[in-house]
Amino acid sequence: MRHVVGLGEGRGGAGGGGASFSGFLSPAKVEHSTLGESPAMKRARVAATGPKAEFFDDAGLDDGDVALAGKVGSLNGELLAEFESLLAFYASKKTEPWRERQYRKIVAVLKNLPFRITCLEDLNRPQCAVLNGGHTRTRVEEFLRRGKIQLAQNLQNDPRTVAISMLMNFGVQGGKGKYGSYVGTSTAEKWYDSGITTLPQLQHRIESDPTFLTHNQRVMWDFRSDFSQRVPRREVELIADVIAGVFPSSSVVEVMGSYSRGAPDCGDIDLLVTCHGDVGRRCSEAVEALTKAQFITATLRDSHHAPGAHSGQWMGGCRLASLVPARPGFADYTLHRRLDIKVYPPKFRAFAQLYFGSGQEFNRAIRLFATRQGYTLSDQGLRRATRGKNEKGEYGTLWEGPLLEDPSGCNWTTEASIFEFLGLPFIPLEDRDNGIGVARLEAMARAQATKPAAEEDCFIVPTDPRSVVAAANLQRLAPLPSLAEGWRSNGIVALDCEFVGVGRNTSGIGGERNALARASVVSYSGDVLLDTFVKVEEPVTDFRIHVTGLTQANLDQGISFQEARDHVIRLLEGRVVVGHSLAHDFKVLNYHPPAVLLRDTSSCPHLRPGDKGKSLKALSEQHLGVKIQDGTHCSVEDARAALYLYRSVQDLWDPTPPVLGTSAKAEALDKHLTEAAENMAAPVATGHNEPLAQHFDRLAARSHHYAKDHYVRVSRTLRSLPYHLQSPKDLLRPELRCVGRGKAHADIVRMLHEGVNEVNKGA
DNA sequence: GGGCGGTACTG
DNA sequence: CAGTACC
DNA sequence: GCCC
Repeated sequence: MRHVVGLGEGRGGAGGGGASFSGFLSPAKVEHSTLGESPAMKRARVAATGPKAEFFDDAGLDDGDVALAGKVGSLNGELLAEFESLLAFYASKKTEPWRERQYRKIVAVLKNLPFRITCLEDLNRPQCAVLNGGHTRTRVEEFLRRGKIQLAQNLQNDPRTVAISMLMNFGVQGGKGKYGSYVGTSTAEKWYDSGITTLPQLQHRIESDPTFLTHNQRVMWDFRSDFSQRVPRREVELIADVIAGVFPSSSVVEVMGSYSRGAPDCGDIDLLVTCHGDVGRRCSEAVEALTKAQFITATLRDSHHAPGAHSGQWMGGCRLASLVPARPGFADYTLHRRLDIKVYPPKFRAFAQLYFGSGQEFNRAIRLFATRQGYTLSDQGLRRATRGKNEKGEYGTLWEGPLLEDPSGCNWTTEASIFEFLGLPFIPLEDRDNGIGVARLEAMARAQATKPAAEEDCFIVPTDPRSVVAAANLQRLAPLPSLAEGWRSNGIVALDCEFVGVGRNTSGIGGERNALARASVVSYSGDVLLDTFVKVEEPVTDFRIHVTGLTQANLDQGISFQEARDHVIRLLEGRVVVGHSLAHDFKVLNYHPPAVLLRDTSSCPHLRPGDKGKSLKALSEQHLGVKIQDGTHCSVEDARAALYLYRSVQDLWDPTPPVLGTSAKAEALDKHLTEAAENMAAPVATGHNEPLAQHFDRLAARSHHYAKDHYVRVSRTLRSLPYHLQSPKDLLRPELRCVGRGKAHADIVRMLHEGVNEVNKGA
């Protein structure tokens, strides 16, 4: 049930005009969103019940665990204390933020774990995943054996750590979470190194030097006592009503954060305001009115946005009792409270709800998930995006598309639509701050991860760059032979596409997703119907140049994906399509002809694979006696090879309709095969940058796993590059993006300067 | 080897 | 730009 | 720190 608290209700019988501060606007409505859910959310939640139940089974939760869920804190108290010491140590120095984050996750898990860890096997339960890595598992083992972790014992009384933690928290002993004092590790270290090590020293320094603290630090220092107190639900509601009073009546004010998850009290008040018009201006107007009324007692962050900004936001302190002359009922609410207000236009409401209603780790996890799928997700919508190293070597967003529309046409009105779009089950609010939601997202990510393809499985075949260039000169779209020639010449076509890698580039074949880079369609006679390069809108992270021969320049002269797809579909529609591993092509083309029209040479019962497997290369050699992918080669030749394979067994494989004519003459086939063999006989030009490539071959030989993959990728790329690398500036070319910015990059730079031999001598 | 969230303020 | 904050 |  949705509970809407109108403002009149909130005010009680104050009669007449209420407070002067709200005079210029009629009040917005407050939605206590947690107390209800939209029908769509409910649908999504119900729909998610199946997978969720399954997850819980996997998680190994039993009834006892569930019963304990309410009072878990102390179940692993001693172990928790050990890891808190480790966390405090790494949190006090800014050198290893990732290690710190990992410890933060470990501590969060131990705080919420509904059972006590008594043996190493407990770590295999899914909730303990963060405790079950290489390092942490050893620490837990030590704890189980000796009742303590030596490193933690050594660190927990480290005076520097203790002092820096104190400085970062202004000495506030808040048992929960961290106090947003605006003093981070850098400032605290600086203070510590300048001799401030105790609270009295800090206090003295602050009082004697009015410029010692920044504005925000001063606010948090002044209110440190009040702000560390919890806010009861009732007070949260009253504050929300006050805020609603200064927004237009068409606005919606929602209380987010822990209140929305039903907590009896909150650390601060998070309000999400949705309103039409200029959100920045609405926010400023509201803040102005509240300041004039003295309800706002401090400001930490204020967006005086340019008109048309995405969102308005304000952070600071407030106090109900400050309204007392006008609102006598507030007299008892004397404490100052931390208040965050964010104002969004309606189109961002669902994204803002997702952000504001979830915990930090959940937000990070779902945004990471979106990134892996080729999107970027924020509180301001969803876009296609690619992350990677830019040309300056900084890691970041390489490319970002426009805001995406909700495919259901509903303009992203619900959080459920976002989950659905990403292919995720709806994860309810209560699981977005307890580790369960994060674990589910990680499980989904693992299930969705693209498995690195073996070279043979890859539909990309070795290609000589020069043949690609030559093919580009072919007529892009030749006319179809007339229908009078019968179905064999116009009812059957062969397709082959080439792909480059986009997205992350850290494992397996380069790039985590495929993007169409070249599309070729040939007729039954082997004539080129379509052969074109295709622009890739995302930045290419790996050209797989040793396979595709493609460079950025090739793609730049291509046509758009839409255009290419339209051409391909026009040529394929209603015809039998021959190809090798067609599923790959159709997946990227997002086009799925009926299976009865497909003839895939990789799964033909009459083309038995021999010793060398069932790659196009192997089948061509075995059944056609033609060596392909050994010399000059391009996707036109691949399409032809598949086509001729099909034709060589056509009467066996495809004896029934849609057969309309007679079998092709053997001479015709021979002629084509001969021509194809001739075309394919030209030598491949390799050996560019050979010394550099060999350096990485050596590195690959003595590396393992992911490092090895990386070096192999670099080596192949260097060797297949159609130009010589001469200066480090050449490394900025898109084809060399897959080199990265780490050791491989550094080695190449050094070799260009000092020569390959010198570098190898050093190694 | 290399990534690990996205946004936006202050100073 | 670095530092810090919000979830 | 963990994970791909």
